[in-house]
Formats: sequence, C-alpha cells, structure tokens
Amino acid sequence: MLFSKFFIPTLRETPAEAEAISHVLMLRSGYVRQLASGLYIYLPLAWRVMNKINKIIREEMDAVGAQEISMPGLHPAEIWQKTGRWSDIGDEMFRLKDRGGRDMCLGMTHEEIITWLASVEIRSYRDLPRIWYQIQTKFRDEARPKSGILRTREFIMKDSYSFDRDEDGLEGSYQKHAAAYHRIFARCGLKFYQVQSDPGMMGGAAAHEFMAPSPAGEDTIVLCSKCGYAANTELALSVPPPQKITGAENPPIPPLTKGGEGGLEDIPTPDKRTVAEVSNFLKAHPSCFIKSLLLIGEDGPFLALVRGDRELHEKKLTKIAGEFRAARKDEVKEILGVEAGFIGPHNNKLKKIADVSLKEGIYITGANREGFHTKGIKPGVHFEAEWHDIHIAQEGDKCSVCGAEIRLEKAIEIGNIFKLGTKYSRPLKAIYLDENGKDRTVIMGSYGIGPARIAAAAIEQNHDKDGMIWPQSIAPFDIEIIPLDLGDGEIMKTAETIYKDLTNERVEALMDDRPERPGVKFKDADLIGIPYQIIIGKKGLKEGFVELKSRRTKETQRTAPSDVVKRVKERRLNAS
RNA sequence: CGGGGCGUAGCGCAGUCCGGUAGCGCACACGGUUCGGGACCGUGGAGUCGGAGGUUCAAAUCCUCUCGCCCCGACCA
Repeated sequence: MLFSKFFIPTLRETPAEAEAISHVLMLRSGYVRQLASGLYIYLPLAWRVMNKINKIIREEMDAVGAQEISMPGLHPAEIWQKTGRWSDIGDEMFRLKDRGGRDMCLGMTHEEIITWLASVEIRSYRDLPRIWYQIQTKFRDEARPKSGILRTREFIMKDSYSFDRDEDGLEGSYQKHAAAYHRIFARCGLKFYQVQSDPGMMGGAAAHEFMAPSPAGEDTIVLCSKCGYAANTELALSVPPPQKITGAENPPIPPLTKGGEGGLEDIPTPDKRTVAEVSNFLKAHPSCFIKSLLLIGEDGPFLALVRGDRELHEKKLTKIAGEFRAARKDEVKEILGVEAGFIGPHNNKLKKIADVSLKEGIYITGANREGFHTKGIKPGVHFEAEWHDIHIAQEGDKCSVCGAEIRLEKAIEIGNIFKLGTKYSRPLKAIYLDENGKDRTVIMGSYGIGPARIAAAAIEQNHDKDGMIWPQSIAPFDIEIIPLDLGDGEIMKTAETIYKDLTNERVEALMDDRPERPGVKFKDADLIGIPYQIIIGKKGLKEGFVELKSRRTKETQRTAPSDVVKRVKERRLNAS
C-alpha cells in the first residue's frame, strides 16, 4: 500500500478533547475521528486493526465449534417485554417506533433475539449443545461516553451464546469460551487477567471478566499473586490488616473497672464528626473507629458498620440487605436522637450489619450523645450484629483465600463470560425434549468481547512518547518502508523492489512514497506504530545496506537490500 | 442525573474581567532555497466568534435562554 494513496490524516498537535492515551494517539495518528459524543468513525488504519482482531476472534471461536451468524440490530419491543428487560432497562436503551407505531429498540445485546431463534429451532436434545456467535454493532445510550473508543454509544461486539442440556453442559461451554478467550487475548498481544465478576442484571450464577491492566481502565481488580485469587472490586473479598493501636496517644482501650472487665468511657469530642476529624482530635488511628451509617432499607432503618479506615461497599450491602438509601439528617435525629456525626452501634436496638473487619479489636464510636464519642466498644459484647464482608477492598488488605497481601490494578474490561442458566430460555420458551420425551428448558451462557477495546487496550499497553507500538498480530501493516529521498533513483528502485518482494511474500507493507522531508516520515511512522520500519537512505545504500528498525526497541539492523525480505520473515515468525 | 471546564479559521490557542474595524502559531495554496528526526524566506486564501433573544450609537466581550463537547461522580444488561 502506498502512503500517498492511503488515508492517514495525522495531526501535529494533540486534540483538546482527548484525555486517554489511546484516544489521543488514535486521533493524532489518523486512526479515528469523532462524529458526536460516543460515536466514532474508524479510518482505514483503525479498520485494518479491527479486521485483524476480528479475524483472530473468528479463528478461535470457530476452533471451539462456534458458528457465526448475523442478527438484526433493530428489534421489536415485544421480545424484550417477554423477558422483562423492556421495562428493567432504562434510558440506556435506544427506543423508537416504526411507521406502524410499533415499539422497537436498537439492540444493546442479543440474548433475547438468539433465544427466540433457539426457541423456534431447537427441538431435541440431539440439537444440543450449540454455540452461535456474531460480530455485530450494539447500541447503548451511555450516560457518559468516555475515553475515545473505550466507552461509546455504538460499538462492535463479538457476542456468543451457548445452549446446553444441563449445568454440566453449560460448564463445558463456559470453559471452552474461557480457553478461547485466553488464546484470543494472548494472540492480540495483550496482558490480561481473568477475574470473578458480578453477574449483575444479566442474571445467572457465575461470571468472569477478562481485564487488560491499564491506568485508563474504568474497573479496579483485586489480585493475589500467591494463590491467584482475582476479582473485580465490585465483589472482591479481602481481609483488612489488624487495627493500629501502637503509637496512638489515645488508644481505644477502656479504663479498668473494679471487676477487671473493661468498661465504656464517654469522651467529649466537640464538633468532631467525621472519622478524620475525631481521629485527628483524639490522636488515634482511623482503624480504631467504627463508622456507623444509618440507612433506610425496605424494612426500615438499619445501621451499617465499617471500620474507620475502610469504605462501605454499597453493592455488597445491597446483595445482603436489599435496596437502601442513606438517611437524611432529620431522619437521623428522629431515629437516634442525635446528629449523624455522633451515632454508634451501642445503646440502640436497630438492626446492624457489620463488616467482618470489626470482629476483632476495641473501638471508639459515636456515643449517641451530642458532642461525645465512646471508648472501649467491643463488638459482640457491646452490640450484636450480622457479620458480612461489606467493605471495599483496598491496597494493604490481605487475600481472603490465602492471607497473602493483595494488590489492586486498574483495568479495561475486554471480555466477559456469563452463565445465564434459564433466565432467557424460560420466558422465551426455549425448550427441548430429552431422551425420555420430557420437556426441558435450555441452559444458556452468554459471552462478549469488545474488539475496539482490544485495540484501545493494546495501545494503552504498548506506546511510548512518540506514538503507538502495535503488537505484530494486530498491526495495520507488518512493515513500513521509508525511502528518504524520492528524487534519488537508486533509493526508489531499492524501495520498490523490496516493496514488491514483500508483497509477493504476503507481507503487508506500507510504503511512505510522499514527497516529505525525512523528519516528517520518521515522526509519522513512529506515531502510527507499525512494528517494523525499513529505512532506505543515500548513505546506507552507498555502503550497500538498508536499515531494518524495530519500532519498539528502536534497534536498527543494517541489512543488504537483497536480504531484507528474509530478515523480515524471520522476525515475523519469532513474533507469532 | 449531580459537580466542574470549554465552544473564536482545518488543528492548537490569545482576545472576554474593563464593549469600539477579529489576532497568533501550525496546517493549506503559489514561488524560491532546502532534504537522515515534524526546514526556511516571501506571497496568499480561509472565521455566521456554537445558536437564539435582549441591553447598547456599537457586543466575541454585558444579560437571559439554549445546543454541543470534555473531565469528576452516579449509572453501566
């Protein structure tokens, strides 16, 4: 391909609206243009990358026996009404009416549609198992599109769906997908983790996400390098380290009473309400405090208790206690008779859900008395509670499985796998007859990959100050040929010969035949990030060599023009 | 949906507080000199100042409304 004929509108300056590195680089190096918030045009370079990614996905999906189909992007409302999602899903679904006034929507995902197909076509246990997939556009009216192509309102997704006779079958399909996904992401040159995730509104029992670590990621994952525990913080368990009493000038230890048993002591803490304020005032570490949060649940008010140095995990608590909201100021006063800054778990009969980190230790909490905190609180002694892990895992916590220290990383979700069970097959009546002629509901799984996110993650993980550095497997071209002087007959003859030879060898080469100065060509080549460059200049040619340069390492190998094709092929083999 | 920021030439920005003929750099076109890491000189074209309404002799600038884009949070099937 000739650079002069190929549309690569590189930018010298960084566009103002871009923040994420992948976004900045994709704009600057002429890969994408933004049409509107969350809507992007993929220019030729980006589209080549997408096609390479999709090709890898197809190969690996086909290899586990999946079959590609294509479903409509426009759906009738009726089918979404049958599964209840027409009303469960809010503004995120694009809705419209056809000319006959029928409700329609743009597909955000295709569980309903594929299950409809299964319900019509799958009759017998002999028709199972099945895996069907497509690579197709989805529409979601995102509350906040962001980070370039990482979160958009229209995007391409590989989505596959498995249909099995029973749970064992589903487990098999699930593992097939997990294995295929590992191969896909590895082949795309990504660093990634498979982590436990929240099945959420998809319903069903188990779910995992595939996460590419990157500061641009929207998710945080918890990782244990000792036992391999890996989970999204939306559900990750962890064990906070013991409370820090040492060094405290005012430890939460209660004064001794006659019986030798620790009693409670109220200490004045005027106008000190937050953990930070009281901790500062009393010179005691935040882990010596109990944070008491008054919440209003479906069955009335209750207290959520977490240690002062940890945050309440609302999602975890919702799973335990159902929907809730924070109590308003006047409600706190009415229910506990005291301002929010001074409430504590003792002296009241409210239902309490406490974080497991509070099981050990002695604490300071609000005294349920204006301007006072109470010292010497022993959970289990001075108050009773239901115990659960309801804190957000954070750096410094220990692994809940093996006790080793965990670490947290930001990550981009590039794929997910869900065990759906019968959430869709039951309402849509995807039923088969088993060997005994008995009706059974098909067991389903759903599995997604975001090709654009693979591309963005690849850039986030592979770039330097000069631009992108594509993994060989998904690079838009294998190599860029850079003849430095178009006016020099020998340079051009050498460049054209190499270009032709590479093309004959099915190496995809981009030749920068523009009448630009060398500096411009070098800068653009580094920006667009093709993994290898062949630089052909007057000086080298005089001594009989061209330069084969690695974009990543910037290492340059002097090579005879006649050898360069061979060398390139060697490198490609090593890379894959 | 809550909080913040920004809309001026294709791109990056100044000018807005304090109203008075719309500017700079890059890019673009032409001529010349250059040619191994975003060259230099000269000439030139290009702007409904996001939009609507208002105040004023006069509005990019002040007021009201509105649209769009970005960032943080909420949400994320």
